[in-house]
Amino acid sequence: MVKRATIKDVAARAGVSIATVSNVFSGKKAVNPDLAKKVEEAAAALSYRLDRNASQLRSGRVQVVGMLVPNLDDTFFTSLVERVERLAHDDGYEVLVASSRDNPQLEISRLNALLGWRPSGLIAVPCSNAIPQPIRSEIGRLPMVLADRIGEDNLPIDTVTMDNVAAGQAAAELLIPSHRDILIAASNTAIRPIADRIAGISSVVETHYGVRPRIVELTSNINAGAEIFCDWLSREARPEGVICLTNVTTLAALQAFAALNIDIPEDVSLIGFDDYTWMTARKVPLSAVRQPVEEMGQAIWNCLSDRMAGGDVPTRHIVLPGSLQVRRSVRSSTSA
Amino acid sequence: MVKRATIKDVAARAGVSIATVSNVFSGKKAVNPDLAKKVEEAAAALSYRLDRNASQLRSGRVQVVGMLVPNLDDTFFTSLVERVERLAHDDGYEVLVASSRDNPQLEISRLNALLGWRPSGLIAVPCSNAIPQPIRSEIGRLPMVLADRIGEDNLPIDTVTMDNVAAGQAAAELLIPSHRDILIAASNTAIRPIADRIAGISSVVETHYGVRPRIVELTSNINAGAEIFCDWLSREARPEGVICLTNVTTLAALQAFAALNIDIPEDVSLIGFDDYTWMTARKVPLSAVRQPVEEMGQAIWNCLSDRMAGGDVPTRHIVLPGSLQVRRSVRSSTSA
DNA sequence: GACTCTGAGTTAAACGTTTAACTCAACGAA
DNA sequence: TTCGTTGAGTTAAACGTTTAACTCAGAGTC
Repeated sequence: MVKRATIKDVAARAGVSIATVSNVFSGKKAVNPDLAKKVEEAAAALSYRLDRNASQLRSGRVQVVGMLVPNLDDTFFTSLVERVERLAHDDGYEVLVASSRDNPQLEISRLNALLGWRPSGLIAVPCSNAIPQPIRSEIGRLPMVLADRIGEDNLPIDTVTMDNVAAGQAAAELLIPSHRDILIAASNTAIRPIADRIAGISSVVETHYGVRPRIVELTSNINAGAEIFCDWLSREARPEGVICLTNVTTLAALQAFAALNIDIPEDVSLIGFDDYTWMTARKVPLSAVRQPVEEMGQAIWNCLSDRMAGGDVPTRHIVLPGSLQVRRSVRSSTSA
Repeated sequence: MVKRATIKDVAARAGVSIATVSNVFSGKKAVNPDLAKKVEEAAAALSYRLDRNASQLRSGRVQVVGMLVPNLDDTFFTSLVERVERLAHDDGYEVLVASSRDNPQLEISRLNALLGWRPSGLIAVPCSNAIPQPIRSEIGRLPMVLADRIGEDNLPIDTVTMDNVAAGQAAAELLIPSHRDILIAASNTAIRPIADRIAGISSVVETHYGVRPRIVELTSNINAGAEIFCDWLSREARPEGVICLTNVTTLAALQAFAALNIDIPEDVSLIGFDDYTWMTARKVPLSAVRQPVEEMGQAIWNCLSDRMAGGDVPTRHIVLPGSLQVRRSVRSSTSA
């Protein structure tokens, strides 16, 4: 392991002061082109690379934002990371990603680790409805944006979410005309977006039929969910339509239907949440509520960079509409 | 924006020297419990947080590794990131993730950015067969592990890959008994893993039937691929079996088959690469070659931490076997 | 020719930690 | 009593940058 060249080594080799070397790289002050060339040659010869730690420590300017997500296995979150990373990078920022693995305790420690980098901004998708302590204590000190899983309303932090209630209503309204008995397949009914989707569906179903829809909880594990659902289907009356509130529940439901040889949409109609490419690569493409990931990423970055730019921006709570992708997994009203 | 508390502020408030504060947090030297408590209280009161930049700059110890992947939209890479992040974190390391977006030029700039953090190790999945310059120049200076897309053999860097040739052979052998005309649906035949899979399939097909299998290139975009494939199917004789070499090509092929009303496995058999959960959530679950992501992540981390631990470990080239998941998308020999 | 002004370079002081070297009191052993 | 020895604390010097303050030659002005 060879010792790394520092700015001093470069300065010595180029026969200039370290300040000049710094100026060559930062462009803060003009330097004579001949000298600059010498410096660059010296740097190349020593394969010098600026030390971010030293640079950030001294300058105080940190072109870094932290991003916390509940996990990196869910395409929704990774897409969000991808979008934000792209936008951030275009603006000259690095993104530090951390996953809380849906564990509130780990979430706190990951947040503390992120904050130790002294980032200039923080983006977080909390893993529960609660706002974790490290975020609480940074309110007003650090530019922050929360997304997706926001438990409280009227937080003094910018938020970006989908309108889950409306999305649930839209899904329900697609089924209503030709389906009476509607089932909701949920993952964890405790977390806010899921609860909101349920509320949206329920309100529509209730006004039309005067009863609340049935709900089955399929956990966050596909195989476990499929088993639970098979079991449920063997005990309960088969619904006419199912709305699956997450990617995982959709897959669990599909597995169960395949196992029990139940056809979509002939035997039962299905609507999923989140629109994945695999949903359209089937003989019967799946209807789904598409989350506006692209727009959410954009909104998150807009909020954050506005806030990082300083100025007294009032707190914003951005709510984006989902869009219902109507495909063939829902029986049309003619056959009702 | 309030100014952040430093170790000095904590020391002043607790009435001790900054060295003592440092010792309380690092545990390098014992301190009197009473004093320690005072320090902790002071730190809490000031909501002090250690500055990583300063700490790393001074100590030279950097519990950070960089990880470069071709993109964050492909579940294979994000799974790899997820596994590595988990293992790294358990060993007390932070992972810095960067995406090259399959762009060799961006790859270089992202690598330079990563290296500017002076990480203690680097993990990279190159976006092309070429080893990017920044990696080349770190050989022997920085612990590194390359994974998946390795163009050259016998590199003086640790590598972790799947045995793509064997995987291709296994897939071909599953089809051979009952399928004569086999088609390969590839994304980009230039990159090594794909080329190897093709080689594996071709060798088996050739020894059995004396001809090389046909190949169609479907790009890395699902919708474009589906269109190309529809077009291809309208011109060429329909194959008896298709082996799709990536997730994207599998989805493209499925879309095309759905559009043309071609049934699996009645009209054509299909084998995919990478085993995703959606593949089993269908009436006809898909056969696929499963990449050992979990084991690859583990192998990557093992290699890297061995190398970071120092010592003259000889260069290792770890090749892990894929596993063929046989499901119903392949017509059995009885119907041949 | 004396003057300011500018531009390009240097010097040296930070930034917030860690840590080697030091101090000093308390304790035993001889 | 004397003399290490130990343990717990302090002091101050780094780490590799950035940057305010400075120097100094050369150009422009009157």
